[in-house]
Amino acid sequence: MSSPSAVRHINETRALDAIRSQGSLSRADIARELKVTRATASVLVASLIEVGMLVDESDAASAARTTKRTGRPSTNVCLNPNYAYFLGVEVGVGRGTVAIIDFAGEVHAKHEYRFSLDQNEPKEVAERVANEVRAVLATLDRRPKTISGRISIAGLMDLKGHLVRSPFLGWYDIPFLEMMRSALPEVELMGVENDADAFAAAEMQYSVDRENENTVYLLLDTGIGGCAVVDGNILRGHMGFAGELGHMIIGDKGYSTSGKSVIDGSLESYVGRIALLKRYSHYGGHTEYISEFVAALDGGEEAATSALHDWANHLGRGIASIVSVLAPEHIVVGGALAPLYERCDAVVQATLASKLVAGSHFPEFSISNLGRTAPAIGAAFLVQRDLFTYDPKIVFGK
Amino acid sequence: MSSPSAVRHINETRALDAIRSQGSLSRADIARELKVTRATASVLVASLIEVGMLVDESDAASAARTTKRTGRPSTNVCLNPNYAYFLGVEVGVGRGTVAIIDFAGEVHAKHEYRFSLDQNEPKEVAERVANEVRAVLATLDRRPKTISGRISIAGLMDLKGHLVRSPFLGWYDIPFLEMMRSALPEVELMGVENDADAFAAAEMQYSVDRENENTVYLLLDTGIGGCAVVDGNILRGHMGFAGELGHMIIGDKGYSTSGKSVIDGSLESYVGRIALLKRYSHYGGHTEYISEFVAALDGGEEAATSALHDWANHLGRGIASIVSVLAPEHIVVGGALAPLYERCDAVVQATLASKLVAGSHFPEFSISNLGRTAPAIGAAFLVQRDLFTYDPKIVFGK
DNA sequence: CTAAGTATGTTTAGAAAGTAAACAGACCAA
DNA sequence: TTGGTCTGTTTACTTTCTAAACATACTTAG
Repeated sequence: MSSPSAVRHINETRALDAIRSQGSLSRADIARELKVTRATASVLVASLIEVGMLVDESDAASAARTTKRTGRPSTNVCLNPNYAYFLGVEVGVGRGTVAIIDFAGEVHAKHEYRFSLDQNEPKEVAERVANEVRAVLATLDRRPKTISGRISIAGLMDLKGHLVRSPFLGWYDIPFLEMMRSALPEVELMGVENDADAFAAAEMQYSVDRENENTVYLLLDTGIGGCAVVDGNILRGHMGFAGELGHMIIGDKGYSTSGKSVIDGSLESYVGRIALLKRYSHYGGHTEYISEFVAALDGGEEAATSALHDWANHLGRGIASIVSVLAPEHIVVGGALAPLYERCDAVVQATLASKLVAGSHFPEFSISNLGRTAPAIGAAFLVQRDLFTYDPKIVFGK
Repeated sequence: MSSPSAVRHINETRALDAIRSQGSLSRADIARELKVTRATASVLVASLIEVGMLVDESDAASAARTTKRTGRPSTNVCLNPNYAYFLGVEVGVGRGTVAIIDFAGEVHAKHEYRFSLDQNEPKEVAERVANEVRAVLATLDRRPKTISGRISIAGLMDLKGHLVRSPFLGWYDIPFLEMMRSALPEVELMGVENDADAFAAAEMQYSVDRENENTVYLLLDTGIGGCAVVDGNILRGHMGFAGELGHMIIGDKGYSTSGKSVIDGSLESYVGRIALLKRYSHYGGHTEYISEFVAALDGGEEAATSALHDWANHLGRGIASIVSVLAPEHIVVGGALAPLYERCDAVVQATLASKLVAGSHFPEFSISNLGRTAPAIGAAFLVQRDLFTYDPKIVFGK
């Protein structure tokens, strides 16, 4: 396959993506957007309506948009929400989330559940997850013929979706995607994704106003996860192993070292959940819950304040390395420890400023306000996004 | 511009690139490579011969390749070396290099020269560089009508080629590309490039055997420069500021701190040229030249050995961060300090291994054996490469 | 030394996708 | 009511590719 049809495929994909990001467009809009003639845009739209991906917009909405403008009013088309549904699944430690979105990106279901850490065997977890998914699917009003999905786990995956390690689940070298496929054959599972990448996908979706070409997403929790979008692409690296921001070396010792999975001196050994709580003990406090720590903090407790100050300093150092290497325009902070960041952003940014060479671009920070289901929703969006993207390497062979 | 002609442009570019990387191909080879019919390949070749980019290969070479094969022998085509020449210019501290390659990538001239640091004003340097370039151009046997070039400097550029800072030259906020364009109007200067990126381009060119999709190029000198190729793209980041690997924070203090340009605790403050020599003094040695340090090392001097050991340890820590964030498959070490790395690679790699989470991919190391003109040659190749690459974003508008 | 085999390169007819320009439709405004 | 303006469709034509047959040139086997 090569030429005229390749162009057609590219233009259909571009048209779909334009409509996705703008919500609803007329044929003339599409022509302008893609820089083709209106004739071509009409043909593209006709064939996309034919396969069911697009629908003519309801008269009301169309009329509302079009009034009070000179010239013949346009009849817009928009994505057909019912063309397909997408499933996102997040597997966490002792808990999981499920989300379902439609073809147009509307969220139809969010669900969170917990499971005992006793039944932590991958196979058992896969069965449990499959059952939760089925329960969620059963609540849908309508169920389109095609449902495809994606799984997100806190851990390191290779590019084929094989789980190399997930220290906090205690899983190593698990073909989790295969397990899920057998446990849930009714859904076409497209792959596995790092939870930070999935989180980033959700954040990107809901920040269309922001320029996302160069953004680092930090997922602060037990582990320090990261997803770096550089020049518009998620940083994947050899075998997909890139983006382990928590493993950067920023000092000698760190506060926490749980052996093989957390390296002495790594960012995670200074600012991971366990490190924070250990540091808190060091100053005389004690808790196992971030919520309690935050309460102590807000109560003005000195031990908590000191621990937070150290945490902020080390986070600032880590972010300095991130900025030097990746030059993000924005940094988005999420995860269970994000509330800490809110309470010490000035310290983090002061440390960062002191560790950057003059003239570097200082990134803008924002805090995620998506809830715990963000990774599941993001995983679903990643499936959706595949239909709106073409890979030149595939389209033109080689 | 959109369709049939877009495909044509893409296919011509792909054909050129295939011929560039294989040296010489028949029309049938091109057809197989691009997955088009032989008819199409013939037409592509004909039009590329028409504009002068390709030529039928000399009968001798073609005959040699073709003998002893069943079927009609092919007549190969290859790049026409005389179609265009490309100029690469590197501006260093007190010295500079110039290189010229032809359309096929053959190096026609290499030249190195020095200039007094007294006349370090950007304008003066630009004039001097232009004169050196003219001298080199005069030595060429033939001079094609089109010569385009690129400049490489140790410093931070924005994407438009404006020099933001070059601490070691003492230049800040200089429109150096414009200056060079006025000083050297007879060459079409396409842009400015970081010296590490240019070095990387040269290394990529001469390592066709190696997989270069995920490689980090380390340029160890006064500054620690880096060029990271991730998933096949040079990491550029917001405004092109990414890849400042020497500015990563790996510890508290460092050995050298020359104020605003070298940050306390950065990789450069531990393993830059100045840091190394300071550390050498700390152990009782003294020199200002790397060559002397290496001599001391090879003579078994204890102070040098200790300094090198510290250097290796910190380099290993820095590389650990690089591996965690970027997951390179290969690391190529170059620059004036590369001879040190050769003498302590075991220590560097042991430190690296101790700072990586189990299961990470351990990169393969190699040492650059291109000489001092590598950045200039690389800059020239970057100009050449533009003619063999198409950008989907440009071809399909938007 | 001829005949069969095999791969290259070219020719021809036809399909697919786009453009340009004219036309028909629908609404606003004077 | 009439002209202006923008949308969407139709028509004629261009460009590029494919498929399949053909012409070409060299090897090999009888």
